[in-house]
Amino acid sequence: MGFDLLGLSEPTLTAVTDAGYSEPTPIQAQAIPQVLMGRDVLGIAQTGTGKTASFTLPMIDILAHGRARARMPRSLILEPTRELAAQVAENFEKYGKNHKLSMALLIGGVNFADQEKALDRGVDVLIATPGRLLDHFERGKLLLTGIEILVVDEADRMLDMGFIPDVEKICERIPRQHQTLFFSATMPPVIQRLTKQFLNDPKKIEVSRPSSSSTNISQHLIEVPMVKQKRRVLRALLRTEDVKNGIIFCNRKTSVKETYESLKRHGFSVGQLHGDMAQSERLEILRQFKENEIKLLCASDVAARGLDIADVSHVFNLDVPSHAEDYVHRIGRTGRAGRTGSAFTIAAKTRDDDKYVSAIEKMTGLALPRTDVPDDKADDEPLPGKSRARSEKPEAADAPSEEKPRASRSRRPRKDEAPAEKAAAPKAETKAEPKAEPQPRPQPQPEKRAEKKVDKPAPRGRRRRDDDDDFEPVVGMGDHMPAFLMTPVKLSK
DNA sequence: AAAAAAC
Repeated sequence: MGFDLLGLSEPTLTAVTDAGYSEPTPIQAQAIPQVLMGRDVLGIAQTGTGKTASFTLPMIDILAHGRARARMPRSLILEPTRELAAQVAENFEKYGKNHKLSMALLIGGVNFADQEKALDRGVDVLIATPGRLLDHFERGKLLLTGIEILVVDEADRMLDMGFIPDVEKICERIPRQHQTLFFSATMPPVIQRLTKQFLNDPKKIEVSRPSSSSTNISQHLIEVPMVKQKRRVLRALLRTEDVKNGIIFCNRKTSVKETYESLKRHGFSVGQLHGDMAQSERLEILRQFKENEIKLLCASDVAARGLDIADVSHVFNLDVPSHAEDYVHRIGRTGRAGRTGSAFTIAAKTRDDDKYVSAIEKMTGLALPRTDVPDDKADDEPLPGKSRARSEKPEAADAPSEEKPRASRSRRPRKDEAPAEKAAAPKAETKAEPKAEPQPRPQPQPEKRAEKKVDKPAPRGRRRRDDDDDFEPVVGMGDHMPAFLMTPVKLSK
């Protein structure tokens, strides 16, 4: 069955063909005719199912008739994150190229003036995150009385992020006679209530989750004794796996920053993405990643859901996600559009990681296959400070505080095993041969660094737990480091 | 406990 049987117009079909698609996905095949008929739709579907095109395509045809008036957009699409909103806007541009639809993107972090200007000109398609939309609304820059089609996308994520009151507020301000398209991956009670309240006899369309935790993503779990060994293991994976491009997920923004810095120091082609960055930066990094100007993206969960980058070969969880569902969303960034992908989760032997891994296995219903740490010759190159760190720092000194002896998981009784290096580079025989290295070799570190490190007192007491063995917390103080400056400082407020 | 989102 082709797109041509769904009732879309010629110019829209041409744009679809030009984009390289010939067959609709199940949700597109089911939703598009319903939307064209003017019916409300309740779509239970995740990203990666072709959900976005299932509403953008028919919307383009519906909006092709009629014209927009100043400050009265004709359709509104609500998205939970700015990146998703921008992505939907791209979708409209791609498929609407043969139409003359005007569009505005209302998201936070960008200045109001341009957005207001666009609103004043009148827009057919308004794509927004709830906060910024309400902001404009309350300033009187925007009327919702002309809305013909409302799309609430990723409703369950809106719920997670506390946007439901905002969504309700917006829905209440939209006139009765409009069409609503409502999408959610799951249907918790609050969302069900919303659908009853705001949808009018909707056509319910449910498609199974794309490929997420199934066949075309090969999943692996690597267990290391200590948190601080994770980065080294990550580097080993990056060098031995055939990583075309990959996303590295951390649980905290600070860990994203540190991991990004660390990878950059080691010569990897990497960018970072998290909510503390300026919006312009966020979009720019995403663009670079999509266009393959950078190979790796170190990200918070802002990138976990919905981001549609067609061809991501690897996902690495440097932190085990603390919500099991996030695991599915994260690894769902790879193996998209029928491609294969690999997902590696690096877990430490800590109470938290153990707990999170169990939760993931319980949810997916299968044990994550344990994999050994790959042999990584590159990291055996003499890096300044490395040997010193090895011989003088007994691993116990840096172990996170909860790393005190206790029964480890019955699966792997490995308490007697020697620590860091053993774990980071063992088992040469398990990996047949290291594959081609996609990443540049780390550059030899500048002499300066070595000198600096020599006289630096070993950090006392607790360090930040995700430090790795090459982490340099302070630079630029010369050789005389007052001891108090070495005490740990909490970076986040 | 964190992340995201409004100035």
